Amino acid sequence: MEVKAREIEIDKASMVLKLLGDKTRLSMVKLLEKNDCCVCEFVEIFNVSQSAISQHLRKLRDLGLVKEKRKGQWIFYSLNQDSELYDMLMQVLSFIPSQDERIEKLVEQGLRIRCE
Amino acid sequence: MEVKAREIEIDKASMVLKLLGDKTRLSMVKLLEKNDCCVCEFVEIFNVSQSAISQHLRKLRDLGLVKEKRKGQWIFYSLNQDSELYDMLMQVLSFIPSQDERIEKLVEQGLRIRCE
DNA sequence: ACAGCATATCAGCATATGCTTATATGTTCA
DNA sequence: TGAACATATAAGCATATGCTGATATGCTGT
Repeated sequence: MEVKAREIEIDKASMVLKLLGDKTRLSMVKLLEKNDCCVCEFVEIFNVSQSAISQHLRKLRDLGLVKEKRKGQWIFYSLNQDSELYDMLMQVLSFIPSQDERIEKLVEQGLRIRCE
Repeated sequence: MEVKAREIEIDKASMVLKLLGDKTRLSMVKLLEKNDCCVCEFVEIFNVSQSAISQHLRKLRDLGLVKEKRKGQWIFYSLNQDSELYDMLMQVLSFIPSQDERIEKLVEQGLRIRCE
């Protein structure tokens, strides 16, 4: 039951795609493509509760797409480059427009992001 | 509000990914990558009702990922190469293992596919 | 026109999903 | 240690999703 290096079992692939099929999560990983982010940043950017963000991140983490690193009080999330899914993720993200304006908008509104 | 040629609005991208996030649909489009298929073939291959297959195909068609062509009694589906989503779809499919054994298995079992 | 097959649609149901609020856990700093 | 903040988890709810069975529509060949 060998699988070519690039290929991913269809069960796992469909799980990844389902996770990325949520607009909030897709934006989150697109943001993570360029910058590590902590939970509170996501909470500011997307207009949902901290709990909702935390649940999204858990799903992404459970599948190995992202990893966390605690820095004192904060937990920073980043893409998991060691994941067998990383190549596929990057390919998908290459089709997604940058979401950086979301951050910039916050800055403009003076709702500057902390966690530094 | 311009978008680079390759890029896809995030709303639309997340819709595509959500559709591909279903194992049955993902297998279906992977099969369509190599061969056009009619509904009854999918019904044989996946162990679900004709109604379920029809509903999957409608979702794929509504988003423009596949197109249909009637040939007499049958309706053959194929990937829609004119879709703005085609490149992304092909990239995703490149990570998915061939599903052709599903067809071969049918042939072996003597449950040969008709529609010719 | 009608029987038979292929496909689409409708209605209803069970489960999955995403969200909120409330609460628990973990960290910092006075 | 305790207050304040960051994050995770639990419980509950509303909506979305995928399936089935029943029925409608469309085509073919007699």
